[in-house]
Amino acid sequence: MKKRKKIIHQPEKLQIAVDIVIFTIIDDKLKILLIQRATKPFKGKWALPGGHVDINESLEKAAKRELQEETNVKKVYLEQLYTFGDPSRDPRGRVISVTYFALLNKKPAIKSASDAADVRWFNVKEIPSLAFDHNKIVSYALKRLRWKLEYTNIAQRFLPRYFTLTELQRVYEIIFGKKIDKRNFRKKILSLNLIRPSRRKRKMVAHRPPRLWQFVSSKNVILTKRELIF
Amino acid sequence: MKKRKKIIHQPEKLQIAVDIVIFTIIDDKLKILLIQRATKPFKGKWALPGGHVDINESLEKAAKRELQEETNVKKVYLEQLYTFGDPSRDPRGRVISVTYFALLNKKPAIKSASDAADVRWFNVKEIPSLAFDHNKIVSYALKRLRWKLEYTNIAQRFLPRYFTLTELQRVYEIIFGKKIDKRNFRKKILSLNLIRPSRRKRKMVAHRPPRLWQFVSSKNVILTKRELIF
DNA sequence: CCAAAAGTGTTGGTTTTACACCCATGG
DNA sequence: CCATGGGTGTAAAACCAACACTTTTGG
Repeated sequence: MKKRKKIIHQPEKLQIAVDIVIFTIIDDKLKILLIQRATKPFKGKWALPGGHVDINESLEKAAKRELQEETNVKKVYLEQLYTFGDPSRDPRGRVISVTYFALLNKKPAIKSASDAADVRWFNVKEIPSLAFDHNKIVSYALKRLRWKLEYTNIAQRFLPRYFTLTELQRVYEIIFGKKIDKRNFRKKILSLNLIRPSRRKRKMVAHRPPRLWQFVSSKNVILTKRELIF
Repeated sequence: MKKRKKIIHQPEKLQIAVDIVIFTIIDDKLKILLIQRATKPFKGKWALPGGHVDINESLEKAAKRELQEETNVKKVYLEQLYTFGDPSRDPRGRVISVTYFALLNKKPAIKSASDAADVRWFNVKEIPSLAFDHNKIVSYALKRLRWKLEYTNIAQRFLPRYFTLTELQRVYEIIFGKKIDKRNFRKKILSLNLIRPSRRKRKMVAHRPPRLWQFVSSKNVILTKRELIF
């Protein structure tokens, strides 16, 4: 398994990588996927999944490909985050990293990537010290995620097609990290016309069966000031 | 499976450029700086100022350097916008462009850059068809600028240190493209405690001399929901 | 019938919007 | 004394935050 990687010093060559912050909600906690590096530099350290961009590949395609090397998902929300280009961010040479964040609506099967010693979901509140400048990237991604949750309909990317209002509320509570009043939440979310009720109810629960809802649009919607959620 | 190492012969190498959308307000209009290309491809077309990133130069430094090749300003607000990396965006080969936007608080002297046939300020409402994907970049920059004006204290970057409330209001009006009620604007902006009055007044005007104000912090401040300006 | 989560309204405080007149100066 | 932009308050409407009980199901 040990792969000898030649650490060629290429002071003249500039490289582009993509790194991805993959979020999902597992057991009512917001998690991100990290891989443990099998090779130097930072061997043994946890890092974001990522890799090089092929010469004829768009950045987004590269991000999608890297994502699929770790997980089996195909339908996924991907958004470009920021480009980190400090000349000293990678000890091997000049590597500019275009970062993305991805949102998954369920825990995917994890493949074992070839160059990883291990792969795991980490609670965002328990991120260890990461390789490269990846802690910075994660914190940037988290900020962006919270921000988008407030002013867009991005919450849908964490949910299946049909969901209950309580499940939707929980997405907000988990990501914002605070409790929200149920009545106020419902009043607010319904006034936005982002979601519509389906005729279905969730059956086989030991309590009053909740109605199932769905998002009206699968496109990204930007809310204006007075529509923002908390 | 993923062991595909890209040993494929690379017909071209990947390059990184920065492109900058330079905004300023001139004659009560929002303008951006464009250069007319002197060389192929797109010879004769207008384009954003920009250029290649040196191997040991951070992206922001590269953007600053390019900015100074066109203008004489040094103190300038610069912010990374987005990275455009479509493989076909540049006919010469694979060029990934990291874009920035810059805000100037006054019309700078324009140097004549070596590779430009001409350099001009364009009203954002009258942008011609540009080289490469630069129209897309400009429209993205405009969106971001309007957005930031609403939820940060970025307006200060268009103003000198001391300014009148009417001048500040005009920044908002010009960029949002709509009139704002003077009393409501003042009430709002004062309630935010972003600015403080100086003892000075602007003299030598043929009407009641206005008080001069300054921003409390030259750092970027992010406003929360209830503080947003309109 | 018990446990569990679903579902539902009202009120008081705050924020927003719309709107018109007097003030201080230079010429 | 005129022209010009500077400066100021109020009331009605919309919005937000806080708060508790009844309903429906499975077991």
